[in-house]
Amino acid sequence: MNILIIEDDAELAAAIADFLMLQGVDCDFAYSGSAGLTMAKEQPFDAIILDLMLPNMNGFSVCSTLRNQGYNTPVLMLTACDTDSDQLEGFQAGVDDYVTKPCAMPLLWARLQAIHRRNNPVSDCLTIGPLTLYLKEKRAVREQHTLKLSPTCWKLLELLARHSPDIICRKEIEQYVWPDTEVDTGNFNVQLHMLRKVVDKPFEQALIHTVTGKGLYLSDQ
Amino acid sequence: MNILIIEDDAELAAAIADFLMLQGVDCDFAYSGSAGLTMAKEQPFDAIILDLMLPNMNGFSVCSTLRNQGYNTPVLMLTACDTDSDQLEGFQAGVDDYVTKPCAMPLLWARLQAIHRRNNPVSDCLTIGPLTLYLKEKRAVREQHTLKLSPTCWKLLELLARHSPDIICRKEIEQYVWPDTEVDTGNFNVQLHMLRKVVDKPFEQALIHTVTGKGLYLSDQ
DNA sequence: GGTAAACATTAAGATAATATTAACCTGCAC
DNA sequence: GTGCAGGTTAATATTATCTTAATGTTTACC
Repeated sequence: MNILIIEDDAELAAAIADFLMLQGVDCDFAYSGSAGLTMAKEQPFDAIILDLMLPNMNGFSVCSTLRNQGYNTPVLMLTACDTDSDQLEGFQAGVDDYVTKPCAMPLLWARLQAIHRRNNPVSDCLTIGPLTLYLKEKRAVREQHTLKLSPTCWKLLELLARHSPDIICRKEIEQYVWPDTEVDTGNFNVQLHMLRKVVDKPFEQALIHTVTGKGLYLSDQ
Repeated sequence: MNILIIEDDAELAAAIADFLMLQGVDCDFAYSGSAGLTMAKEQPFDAIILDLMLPNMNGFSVCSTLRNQGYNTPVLMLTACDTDSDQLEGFQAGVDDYVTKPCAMPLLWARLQAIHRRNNPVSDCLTIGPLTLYLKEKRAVREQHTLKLSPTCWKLLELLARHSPDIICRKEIEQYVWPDTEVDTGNFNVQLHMLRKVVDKPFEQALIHTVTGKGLYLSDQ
């Protein structure tokens, strides 16, 4: 899980990040509204922690701009402004949760997980046409045949399946499958090829589709 | 939108329902934990408002039971118990939001909408007559056919669609589609032609129109 | 109608993105 | 150690997309 903290109080931002990092969360920072907006658009985050009072552009504007441009990244607004009308304005701008400072770290973390969970509901299996993924067992079945998938291929397939039938861009895939390393394009293509060899090659219909310049998607259409 | 209110205080339940009904929400009621659980499993709701202290079975048990059985209906916990550890227990049980009584109705409604919106993200799209652009997926559909568009063609189409049915001059288009380079007029025409081949050629009616000397527009008129 | 400018169409070459293949590491079970 | 599975690197093939250029057609205007 990687999140973006948009907060001009560097000390607070660091404190939040320290706590979240202990939970295994990657944190990126932006110290102004406009910088945060740019980062949020450039790179996919699992969630954004957003302050209200910010240099350049306030938190409400950041959020509503994102939403108007089609970005649905979950946003948790974290601010000292605690009136009902502030909160209402926040939800109007499209935030997912509104938390007032000061806030205990474990609570912030719980709420962050809650809005993230909404996007990635827990379910035991995913089905895309003739293909079924048993998530807990990390096992995929297509037309009675159990597919033999390496860990990397599994990650790739699971990501594609979770977003099916939407396109996912290569960058997003890279970040999910190789979170710690900068992956070589060639390697990416090799792993993709191996996945196709197992998932598509032995069968009639291809499920993994390429859209050049945009990304990949999984669908039986 | 229809929601289930699990709350043993009939008066409060009615007050909430009165407010929500004004917003066009259908409300069902359960006055005990076990009754609420049964109803939640029988019928799909858009969201559940759940009290903590309930006869038979407390709110945490109701929620965690639902989650364990694979029901992902959004749950908003509404309770007077406001300690951090209560809240944490709530999120542990799988609630989506935790609101403490008393709570202003507009705020409750805003939070209810927020968790509901997460489940039904507005797939932002633009429609021009028979043509629909799914902006996030960078996918265009006309009369059941998904159109195959190169990145450049997509940019062109998106721009035309955003301004539809207004005319955009060529200069403006050039600056948007080729922001970094000075584009050759010939190239411009070629890309435009390719776009037409995909968007208009296979169909009866042309949507992309030229106004000589002025520019281009997209419209089904 | 004739002319010039704007636009449309087509084909071919250049470039960039993706697919494929093979060879080579690395860590782990035996 | 040997063998094997998975992962990576590198080299090459293929395909998609972009650009250039050449030519045909329409439009506006005299």
